[in-house]
Amino acid sequence: MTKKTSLKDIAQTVGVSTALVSYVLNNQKENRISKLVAKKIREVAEELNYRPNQIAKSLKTNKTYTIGLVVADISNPFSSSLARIIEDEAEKFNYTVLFGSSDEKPQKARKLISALLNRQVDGLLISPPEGYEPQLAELQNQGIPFVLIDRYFPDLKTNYVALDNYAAIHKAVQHLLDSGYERVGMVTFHTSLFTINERKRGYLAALKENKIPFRKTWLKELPIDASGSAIAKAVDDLLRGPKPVDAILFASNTLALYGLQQINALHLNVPEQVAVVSIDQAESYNLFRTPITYIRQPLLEMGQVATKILLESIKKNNTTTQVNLEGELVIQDSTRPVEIIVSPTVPVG
Amino acid sequence: MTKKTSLKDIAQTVGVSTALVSYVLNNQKENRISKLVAKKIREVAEELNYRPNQIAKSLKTNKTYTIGLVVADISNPFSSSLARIIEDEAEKFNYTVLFGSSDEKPQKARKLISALLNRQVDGLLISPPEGYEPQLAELQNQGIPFVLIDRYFPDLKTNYVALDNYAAIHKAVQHLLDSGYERVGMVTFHTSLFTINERKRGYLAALKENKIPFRKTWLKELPIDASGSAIAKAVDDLLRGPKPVDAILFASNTLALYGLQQINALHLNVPEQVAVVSIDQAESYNLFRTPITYIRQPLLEMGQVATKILLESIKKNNTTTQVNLEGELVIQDSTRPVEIIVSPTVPVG
DNA sequence: CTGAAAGCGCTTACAG
DNA sequence: CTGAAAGCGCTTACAG
Repeated sequence: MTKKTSLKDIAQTVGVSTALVSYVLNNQKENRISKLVAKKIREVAEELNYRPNQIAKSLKTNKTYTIGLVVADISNPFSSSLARIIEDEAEKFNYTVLFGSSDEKPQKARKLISALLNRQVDGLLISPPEGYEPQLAELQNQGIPFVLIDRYFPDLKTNYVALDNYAAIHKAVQHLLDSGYERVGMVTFHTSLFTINERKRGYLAALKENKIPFRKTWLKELPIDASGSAIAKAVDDLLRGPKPVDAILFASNTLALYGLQQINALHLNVPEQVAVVSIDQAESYNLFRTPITYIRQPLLEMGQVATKILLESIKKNNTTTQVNLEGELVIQDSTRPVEIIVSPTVPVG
Repeated sequence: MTKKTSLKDIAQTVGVSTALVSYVLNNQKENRISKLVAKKIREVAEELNYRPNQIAKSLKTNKTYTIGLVVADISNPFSSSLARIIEDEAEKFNYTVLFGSSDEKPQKARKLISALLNRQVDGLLISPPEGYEPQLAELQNQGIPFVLIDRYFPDLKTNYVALDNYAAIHKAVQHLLDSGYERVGMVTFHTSLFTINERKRGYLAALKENKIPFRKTWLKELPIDASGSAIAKAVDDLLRGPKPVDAILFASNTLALYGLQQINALHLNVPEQVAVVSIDQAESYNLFRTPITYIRQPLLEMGQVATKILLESIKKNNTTTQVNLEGELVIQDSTRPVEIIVSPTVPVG
């Protein structure tokens, strides 16, 4: 390995102090430095293929220009899409991002964040697991800048950017009812996460306002790490029996993915036999024979706004910014109104 | 912000030197340090909520325990799945990963890698864009440990882990021909990337060995950043005209995703009207009405092996390891043999 | 216009 | 068993 060249090396070959080299390469005090020396310094730096050691710089300046991103699972499209947006936004400000997956486990998130903080990240973007309030409060006490993303805790006064889940789901259910569906089921997670419970609340409220008596068999609440077969089973339960639901609302992309597979397996036509709405968009929905109505999460805005708030907060950490974004209901064929269905056996292909 | 506690703080409150504190907290020279002092030091460290400053440590030891991951696009499921595997593998050795997306652009990759190197990553995992040989050679000259992943350059003696693309595609085409399909088309990318061209070579070789005269209208080569509609158009071309293909091989998950959408749009039945094979698996394929035959990329092995080679190479950078992994052909309904199709109008749902 | 010097928070030979 | 000291590669008041 060719030895890395340092400021000192440049200083020595040019015959000046490291201070001067530092000033020149950081474009500081430009007016006070002789153009000739500056030119020479830049030339030598180029020649020796100088790379500033960001680690040394960080030690001195207490800034790493690195942010930590904690998601549930980077391999989930929701997380990776967000990661990409955050990467691009951070890059605009010369920030780089370290990431990690919590797998919805507070212990893992804790360990991860600890590793990120040891590396002196300037701040964190966190999609926290259930029950993570205490650690977040701790981060606040330590004055560490962070922004929650997608999820937040109403009792904690933190920065966050999330979907207005209540309104989004309410709108979706209202749309189903307006379209003539009467027995709307929901597949969601059983968790204490506010975000997820807001979805349930929106669902129940919409039913109530429309004077539809809710039946508890319509609501399937699964563990947050539910397997594909558990999800399939829940969908199966909703669709069998004497009084099956005529519409299903999926509370996440994973639920929809496995749910739709089960609907495929049952050879049911959408929306003739069951209407479908999902939260989150996924490219994969396009492969389903009927285009799926979904609540579009404003991922671009979510990632960009969260990154901006974080970078602001890193500069001067004194305000709290909370943003609830509106979800757009993208209406497609999977919720076609009941009335205009011409025949119950519309060709499928 | 409560001031961070340093080794010095601990040393002062305990009344010892920072050297001693460092030894104790790093479990060094254990036999030479009095148990009492060691205990006291640990207690105070705990009490003051000490976090080692990894930046300072790195400056001294020249190790950051961070690796850089450069993919084409972190939001692509192929990349994000790999990222997750690498994250998990790296974590076992207390490494954290910084990532970035190159968007298939050498300039962007270069800038990214430069940023990662300035942060003193211990090594790099790179899925390089087309034409990246010169920069890789440069990295080698500088003695920077790296491993190429998914893609490599045959003329460059570097570490790499990739699929044996030739063999995998050859196997897939042979399977199609064995199943009775005779006019096998391929949708791939037009690029100088060896990996991609190996796929084309496997396709052409399999046709030749089976004495099938290749027609150039069967092969669609798209720009690597082709839009969904360009992909749809290519599929359309293959399937229209007097002599359409009866099977299509998609050379990537993105191509398959848009290609299948177009097949949906054309209301064609798979495999009755056109058989389909794809490289890469994607959860989304499950939403297609016919389960898709695909070449399973050994992602787990790819990510794990690449990470291991990199960590080895970081320890002592003196050997070159090149690994070609075998792809498994997962045969599903989309390539059902022509002979056993009972009726041309099998029900679809 | 330029340099000597201190210091960021650690590690690690070296001396005792 | 323990400490004083040098040094990793930078930045930045301060002095001239």
